[in-house]
Amino acid sequence: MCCLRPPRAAFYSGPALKLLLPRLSALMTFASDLLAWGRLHGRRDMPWQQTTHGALNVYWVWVSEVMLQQTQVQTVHPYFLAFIRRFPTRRGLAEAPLEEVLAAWSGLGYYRRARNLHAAARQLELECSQNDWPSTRDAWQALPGLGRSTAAAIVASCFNQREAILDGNVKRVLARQVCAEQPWGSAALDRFLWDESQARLPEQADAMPLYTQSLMDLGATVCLPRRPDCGPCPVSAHCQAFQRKASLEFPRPRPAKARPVRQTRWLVIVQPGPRTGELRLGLQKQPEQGVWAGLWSFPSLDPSASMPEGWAEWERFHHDFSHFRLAVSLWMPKPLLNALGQAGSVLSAQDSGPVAFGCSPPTFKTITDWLEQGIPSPVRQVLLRLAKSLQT
DNA sequence: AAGACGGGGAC
DNA sequence: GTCCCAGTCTT
Repeated sequence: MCCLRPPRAAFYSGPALKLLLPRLSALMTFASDLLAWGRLHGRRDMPWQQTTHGALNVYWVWVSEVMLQQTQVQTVHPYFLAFIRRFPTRRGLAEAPLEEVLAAWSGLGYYRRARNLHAAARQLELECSQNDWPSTRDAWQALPGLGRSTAAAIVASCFNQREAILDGNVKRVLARQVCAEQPWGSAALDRFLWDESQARLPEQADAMPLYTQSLMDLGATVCLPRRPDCGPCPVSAHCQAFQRKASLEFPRPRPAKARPVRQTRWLVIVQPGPRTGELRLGLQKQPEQGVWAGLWSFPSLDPSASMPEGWAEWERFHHDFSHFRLAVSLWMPKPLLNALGQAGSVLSAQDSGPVAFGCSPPTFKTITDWLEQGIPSPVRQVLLRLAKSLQT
């Protein structure tokens, strides 16, 4: 923030100067105003922000940045603590089976992130010497699961690189700053705002960690999607949307699309366990491609097919995805249905009998054991409801 | 350029 | 209940 002084008017005059000069000074004070705010109000108590001898833990920053893709801080927090407890180092993560990484990710969603994180850890163990990390955005961006924004956040935070970020929070902040008219999700908006983000970086590279963190914090705590808190905002003086009293009008939404409903039928199939009173439940591993790839879910049937005698519906619920709604009808053998809620009667639950299963035979485990595996949220919730009914 | 990919929170 | 949120990879 040092050398850019206004050129002398004697040498520059005319309309170009009058347009350019306010723009330059506004961009410069954006960074310094944001930094001043960040020193006072930035988040500093996150576990992945802890430093030793003033240095961030690159492994922690990397894991947290991947978890924070599409996911809020408060959701990530407990997952992060459990994850680094289970996989304290990059080497430990690289050497772990994918199954255990998915289990640690279970419930967090977007499971491709866990697969990519695991693959990237293995790649780094092969390509880097121990405790060595890439320090350029390009090198990070070449790893699976890291795009431009996440790679930039890591090298700006850990290596003082002057690389711009553009995550959802930053897009919203900048779209309001300049009243961007391009709709959300358009390539045109991204092109425009990447340039804005790069142009606003502080001159001093050693300000990059605080600047980057402050920019993300501003979007997460002040420049909120539906309730922007412009009073304490440190950059409202530069904000064109605020000046127009139109903060809520930006960013421009993208046209909505209809969301189809997919029906499915899930089957609760049980076996008596080896020990008396133990009940084991059958789940199938999902294919490696598609929703919940590689995770465990209930055997499913096309809901248009008729169910054999002896089965009954226990409950219906739905689970929303961004691009469709999954409507689930949950069936179980009638003896099991009758046993639910009656203490001590579980022993009478019979084998499920012959049912044709699509791809692979189910695997049987107790509910307690299944809860330790990689299972999506709705499956976890069904298991918890089943366990509760069996206890009463 | 558009779609696939989860789950949690605001309303 | 419904809508909103918003990174990377694939097609």
